[in-house]
Amino acid sequence: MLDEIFDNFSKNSIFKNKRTLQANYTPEVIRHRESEIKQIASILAPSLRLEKPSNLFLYGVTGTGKTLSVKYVVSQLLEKAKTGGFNLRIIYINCKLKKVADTEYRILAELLSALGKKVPETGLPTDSLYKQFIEIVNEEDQLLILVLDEIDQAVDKIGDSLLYNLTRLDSSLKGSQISLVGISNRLTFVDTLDPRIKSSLSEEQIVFHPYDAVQLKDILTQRATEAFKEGVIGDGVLDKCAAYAASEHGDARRALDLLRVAGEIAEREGGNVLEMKHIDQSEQKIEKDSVLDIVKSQPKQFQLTLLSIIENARNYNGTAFYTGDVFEKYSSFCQEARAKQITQRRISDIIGEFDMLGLITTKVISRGRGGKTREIRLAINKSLVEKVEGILRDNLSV
DNA sequence: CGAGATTCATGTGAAGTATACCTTTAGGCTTAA
DNA sequence: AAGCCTAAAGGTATACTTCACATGAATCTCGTA
Repeated sequence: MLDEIFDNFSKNSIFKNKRTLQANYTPEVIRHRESEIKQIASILAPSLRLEKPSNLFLYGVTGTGKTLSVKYVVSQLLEKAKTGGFNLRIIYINCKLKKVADTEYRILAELLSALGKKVPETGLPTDSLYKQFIEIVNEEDQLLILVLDEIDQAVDKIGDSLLYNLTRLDSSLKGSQISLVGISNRLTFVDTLDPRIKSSLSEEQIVFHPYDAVQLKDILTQRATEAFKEGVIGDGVLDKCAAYAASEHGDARRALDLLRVAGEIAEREGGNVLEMKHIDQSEQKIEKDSVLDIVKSQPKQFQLTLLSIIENARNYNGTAFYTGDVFEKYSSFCQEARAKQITQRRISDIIGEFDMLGLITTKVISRGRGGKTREIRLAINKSLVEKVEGILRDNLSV
């Protein structure tokens, strides 16, 4: 019985090579980023003579090819370094991943494990991680390029001590040198930094502008011809994808995701043509999945808080509500679920974190004599909210 | 009527606590010379 | 005497609590026109 399914599946696939649509895929030719790539390359090029390249900072909203461009240049560099016998090392870290790299300690731990050194996830003093890091780097003379993706998020959360320490690391290194490549979504990011860090970090800057619809279409076409078999893409599908993404400030990653998921949906339906309707379905599915992933990965107290927010959002039906309301609801949920109750102080912080995650929007307002508080609104659409609520209730048995 | 004081409900910062985990160290036991 | 194991001691990060002060506009108070 299953044989049939499997056979059908492999035979009728509309994909030729799905990998080319995945986020971490680096195509051989990167379109519409030639000048940026050249700039990055020329800035990092001194590393091939084992000279320290300037620290570099890249800006641009999500999906404008920052990460891709850097990775591309880096892989080329490594190749050159290998044939030339240089001792060049490049480490890429995404600072955004919750539970992996959202504190100074954890980012350092990540850094060390990239260098092949396992460190415990708690218990060690942070300086000792710096010490270990310096030790490893000093083992042999080398040039280290550190790519920190999404550092704006990290700095928002943990302050700039990490960057400060990293920029000052040079002095304790003997034969080796470190260059930093920071990647940020927010253009205003460096302005929030301590001036000392700012000057040393942003020796060079490159801004990535969003793709326009035509460029997006071009990119999609390029990838799609690699990814799909011939003739499976219906009329106007790529245009629609591009248009969608262009309206989302030119986010190419989103466009590619859209196309890939649409392909998967079409395939599962057993059809052999990718049609417009699949794009619509895909759009919903992507949003749903990403929100659900975030929600599921939250710790218990966060989930309880979120559930209280949802409950309040229903009661207030669109109008905003306040921290006090959420805490009250939260308290009753805690009793119901027999969970340990957390203080309002902490709930306030948690609400702030949900705001950062984009699940809700908040605004600190003063209600005059009614005091000062956060005005909270859910930022998820209705059908999704029900789904989320279901999961949460299930999970927490409330 | 209007300037200044008061007030409310919570934001926000700093310091403290509990827990889980890590390294170091000292003591005790075993082994081998 | 050397080697190995174990448990206690001393230390840290993290998530949370406690304490204390900061906010800022609506509202109140009271002197003045």
